[in-house]
Amino acid sequence: MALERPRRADARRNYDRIVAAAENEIAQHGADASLEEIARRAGVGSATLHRHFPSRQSLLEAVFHDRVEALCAQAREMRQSPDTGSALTHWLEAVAVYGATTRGLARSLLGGGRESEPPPDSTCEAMLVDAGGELLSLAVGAGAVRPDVSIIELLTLVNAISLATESGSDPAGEATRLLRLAIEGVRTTTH
Amino acid sequence: MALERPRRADARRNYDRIVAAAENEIAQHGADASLEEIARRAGVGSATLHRHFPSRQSLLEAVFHDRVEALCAQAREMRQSPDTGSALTHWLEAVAVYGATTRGLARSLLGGGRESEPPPDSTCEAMLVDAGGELLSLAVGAGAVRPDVSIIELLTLVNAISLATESGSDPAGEATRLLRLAIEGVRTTTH
DNA sequence: TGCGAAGTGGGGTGGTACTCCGTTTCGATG
DNA sequence: CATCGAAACGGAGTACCACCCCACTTCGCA
Repeated sequence: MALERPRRADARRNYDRIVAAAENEIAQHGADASLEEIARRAGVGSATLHRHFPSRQSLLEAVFHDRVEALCAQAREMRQSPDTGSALTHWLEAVAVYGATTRGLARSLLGGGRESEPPPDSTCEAMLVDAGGELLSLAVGAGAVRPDVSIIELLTLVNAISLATESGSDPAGEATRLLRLAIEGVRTTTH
Repeated sequence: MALERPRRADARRNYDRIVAAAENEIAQHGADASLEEIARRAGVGSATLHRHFPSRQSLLEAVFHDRVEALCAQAREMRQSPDTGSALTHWLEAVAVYGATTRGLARSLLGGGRESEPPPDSTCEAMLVDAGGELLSLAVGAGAVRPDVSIIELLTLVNAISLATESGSDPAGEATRLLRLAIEGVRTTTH
């Protein structure tokens, strides 16, 4: 969180252009769209792209930052809800649907999806962990959710579901269905 | 399932070499190991690799066929078990752990993980669907598992979990934990 | 043993990520 | 408003990849 000194105007402009182009390209071709093509569409040299975003992951973070922020805001609102269990599960559903329908988002959140990168520094993931953690502890406090569950686990599960359903015919529907299944449990409730 | 006429001896030999090399390379570098490098290690030209395996997916299928077959055999044995609910969940756990610890397997099963390919023709997935389907219907018949669940959903969930935990520090542990969570459910059982 | 078909692999094409470095542009300063 | 150093740029260069073409080699049947 070191405060960064102001960048030059042209740098800022190019940064924004790249993010905009990336948003388009990723929506069309998924999380591993061509960086070269993104730079081309943004009207900048490939070196400029790589200077602003040293890794693909950092570009993805920039592209999805706003949407993730919106999800976090939604979580903050939901803290008011009297039914903490539903608040948590509805929020998780929202995250799952967002991830399943926004191409590349799930891959971007899942530590890059791939192996490698010692410093993933996933800011987006951290934001969701913070926002969701609060909902979870409320739900656990109210006895609506098993106390031995961590928000990391839940988000991993949600992301896994998004990733798996992203390429299907009805991503939102499949994601919702799978998540509900996981939340309710597979086994019949033993009375 | 058209019966294929016998290939020449050298073709068979190269085929086997490629699969062996791919097994090594995928274990080291994951599901998107370099096909070029695999061909090199196998001592064949890249054209030969592409002739035997027209897509990356088909190579992955060949590499993992035996392991998947083993999982299916295990499912067949477990049909004898008196506790059909446990049989199903234990088998799903086995699949999850296998997928999480064998690099590339989850990606290979998840329709390629990526979009595209009209004819994925995922033989491995079909095998698991058959084998698991029987365990599921037994479990549903015994009332141990919710009747509104399909084996496709369960396997998708398992694969998603494998994929998400594959790159962590303790893939088998994380996969097992997440799967159990999904099977038991997140919410506290409402008495 | 000969010969045709099956199989091979080197080299070509076009794409990618990422870097080097000479050139351009900004913007603070006098 | 002119100057100038630092910041930023971008095209050309490197190294890798998937995939294809086609002249050549090898197999195995008769």
